Amino acid sequence: MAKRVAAIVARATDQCCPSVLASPLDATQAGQLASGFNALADPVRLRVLSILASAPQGEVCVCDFVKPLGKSQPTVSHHLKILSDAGLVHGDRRGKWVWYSLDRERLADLRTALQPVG
Amino acid sequence: MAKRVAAIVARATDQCCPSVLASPLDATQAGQLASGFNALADPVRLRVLSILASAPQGEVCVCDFVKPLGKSQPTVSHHLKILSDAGLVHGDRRGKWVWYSLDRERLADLRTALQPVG
DNA sequence: TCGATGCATTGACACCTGTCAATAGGAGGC
DNA sequence: GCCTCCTATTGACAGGTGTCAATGCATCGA
Repeated sequence: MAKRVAAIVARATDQCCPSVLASPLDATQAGQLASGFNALADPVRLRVLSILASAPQGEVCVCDFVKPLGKSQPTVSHHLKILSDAGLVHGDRRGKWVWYSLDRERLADLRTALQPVG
Repeated sequence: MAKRVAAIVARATDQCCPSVLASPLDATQAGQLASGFNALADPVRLRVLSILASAPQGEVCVCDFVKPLGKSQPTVSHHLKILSDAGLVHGDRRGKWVWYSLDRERLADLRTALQPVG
């Protein structure tokens, strides 16, 4: 719950992402970035992102993750929620299905945070 | 212990880093990348990296992390070990002090893994 | 309305992780 | 040798995390 709020706050306040390499981060900036990288710090979640990135239509419904990932449906749902809270994916309900898509901007933000400066 | 071995294996085998966005990752590739991002998934460790990046000589000794980070010396040592196992920093003992420096190539590898393709 | 389907949530479990106090190890100075 | 300083390791603890079975919720079709 607090995590979810933190994610929203992070998304709202980072006017494009402090860089790790530019100047010493304060605790707040470091916490925001860390929560972003934390979403990437799991093999299942990285595979979710890579599957989304390779999807022809850019969208994948939850049921189509279960078999490729080899995880139970609740576990897949759990990881999708973490990615969603981090702003890396978005879910769109259409009828019985929920289609997830990648937020490439948010991913680029994290990449930028590792960019050399000067 | 297994973590340490995994880190070494990861460093030895990734001939520059599969991309998350290029094609669906298999479990092994995802695991290697995830352990890398896991090292970045902590505010204290991100601040360590940012302090190193901003250090005039590119080196900082352990004792000089303790006060800025506001963590105990064992905790700082713990985080430096995790970063070191991930190949992101290197320690060099000179007399009583151990000087840590940033491995910018390894950091660039992780950044590349988030790079859009095509 | 009822049953079936897809997804999310809950509860429970084992495991991992960040933290510090206490201690050990290593290097230099006396 | 001994003492002091810097760093690493150990032990212990609270809290977090990944996983699945069971359950709840929403939607669609009959």
